[in-house]
Amino acid sequence: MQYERASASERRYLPPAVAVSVVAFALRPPVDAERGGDAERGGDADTSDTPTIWIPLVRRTRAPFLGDWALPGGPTEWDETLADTALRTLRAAARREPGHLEQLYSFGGVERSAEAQRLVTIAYWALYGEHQLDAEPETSATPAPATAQQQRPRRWDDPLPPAPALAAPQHAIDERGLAQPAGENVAWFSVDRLPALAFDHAEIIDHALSRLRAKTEYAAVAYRFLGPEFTLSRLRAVTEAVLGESVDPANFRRQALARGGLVDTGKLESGGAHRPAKLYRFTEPS
Amino acid sequence: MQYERASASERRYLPPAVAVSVVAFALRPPVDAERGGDAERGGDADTSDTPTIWIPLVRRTRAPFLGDWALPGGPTEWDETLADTALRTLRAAARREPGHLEQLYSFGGVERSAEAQRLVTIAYWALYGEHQLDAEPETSATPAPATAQQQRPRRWDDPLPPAPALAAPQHAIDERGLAQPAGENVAWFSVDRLPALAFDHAEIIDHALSRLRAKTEYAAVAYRFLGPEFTLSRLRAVTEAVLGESVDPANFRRQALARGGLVDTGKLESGGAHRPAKLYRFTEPS
DNA sequence: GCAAAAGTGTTACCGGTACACCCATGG
DNA sequence: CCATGGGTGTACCGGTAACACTTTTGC
Repeated sequence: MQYERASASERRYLPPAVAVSVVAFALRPPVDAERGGDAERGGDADTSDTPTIWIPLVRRTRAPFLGDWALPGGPTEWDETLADTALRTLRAAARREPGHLEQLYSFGGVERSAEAQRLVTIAYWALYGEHQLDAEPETSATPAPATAQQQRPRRWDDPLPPAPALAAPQHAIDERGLAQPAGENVAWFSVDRLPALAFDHAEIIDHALSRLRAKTEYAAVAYRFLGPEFTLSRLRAVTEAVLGESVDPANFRRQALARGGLVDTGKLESGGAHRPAKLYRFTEPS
Repeated sequence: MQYERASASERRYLPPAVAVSVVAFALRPPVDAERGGDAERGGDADTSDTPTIWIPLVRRTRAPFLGDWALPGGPTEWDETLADTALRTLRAAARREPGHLEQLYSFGGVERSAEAQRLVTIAYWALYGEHQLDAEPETSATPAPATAQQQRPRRWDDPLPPAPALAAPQHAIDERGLAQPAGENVAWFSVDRLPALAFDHAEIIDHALSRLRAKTEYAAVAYRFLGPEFTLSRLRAVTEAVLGESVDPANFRRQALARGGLVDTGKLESGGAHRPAKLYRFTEPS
């Protein structure tokens, strides 16, 4: 706060600033021509329509790294836990409540920031479920705009409303934590087509991605990308998108059910030109 | 530093202090009557002489938690990385260089400390190998004291020199980072017979223990408790001590060798009333 | 020779993978 | 009745656990 005036020689008398950065994953169907347009389609797993992983980034409006994109985040307030800070700054940037939040790692290198004050960053990663993305952005008290392209309840594989640039004044918080008008300064990016990133945020995103992949292999995490009820195919599609490889449907079914936590709701999802699929819920086994 | 004078009302104008705490594991043979003496012998795995896990703690000499024991640690200096701080404070407390250091988790709850200033702690965990424990304590420039009980080269299952209380002035650094005479204020404790702990350090130790156990199951970590050369039995004994369960020698041998990284030195370790065992080294596969 | 630990071999089992096969629905 | 995805059955394969067995030392 008042440390902006600090010269490099004063640096040793200042305690390090504590900030939080959040890598918030969400899933979108593969809409090419979203930003950066076309280019090679990943090259990842299969040619099918697996969704891709997206994260929100905030454009920096001041030096250093002016114009580059950075993770949502900011310094902790005196009465916040670290998780509180992560949630607050993520809400401010994406204007949505994440479905899961978990600490990732702390970065405390001496020369992380080009600024005078030393910066220690605790990184978090978060997940957005489809229901959180569907929900109207918070903050904007204006009721449902009901624009043409968003009439019926959004289905999982509908395109996501493009990182809403709304009329109502929103705010984002940049790395130094100074609130400022954002609006156009927040955008979602596919993790395999990221822009120039500020600080060591590329490294943090890599770290978060490998953690996400590791956890989907041994823990039940993928379901958090989905709404409260889902079919096993949807869950498998999410898993394939995260792991970047295709998974045998039959074996996935058995393993997912054997791992526990999945509850048959009794309901079915019809609509496709095929046998209707059972809908499942997830209950924490703890 | 100058934040000692901060009243609770000033708190919101202060940035949080950033400190590091270190859980440093070492192995000792099961010497009962070391501190707290006797009591029930664990009840863990088997009745054999598996070693036990010990950690160094520092007695607090000021409020809060005066008289309780705390993890080695202290605030980061302006020109230190977080790992630097962990190493420095651990050296100051245990006066030995650890063989492994890894970040554990960051604790940033609002009310962690009872003091005025908010405290964010980044926890690390470290491992001491037997060769690091054998080495003469650093800092003390006095050459080998060569007291009666320490003449021949120490073997792995010899009792460890009891948390040396030396003549030379040592220093430990308490949670607030103020250097002060320590000597008797550092002691090693068995993790299943810990004293009253300051702050949330009991929780941090639990966290570190489960991480240690998890890592020994899927990664090659146990060998770091040993010296540069070791037999597979010793490695197995370490693994059993960490996991708290006995392991089949035959299968352990095959799996350890299959995992890679172990190199046959060609040497043998004779001395027991049985067939001599091959000595192995470890090479990082990276 | 005997005890004790090093080291090898053998077998049963279990979880994961691959893939063939039926089921139910829309068109 | 055909295409499509939902859902089930099953054979195979590799890693692990269990344990019998041989080897080499000290006493």
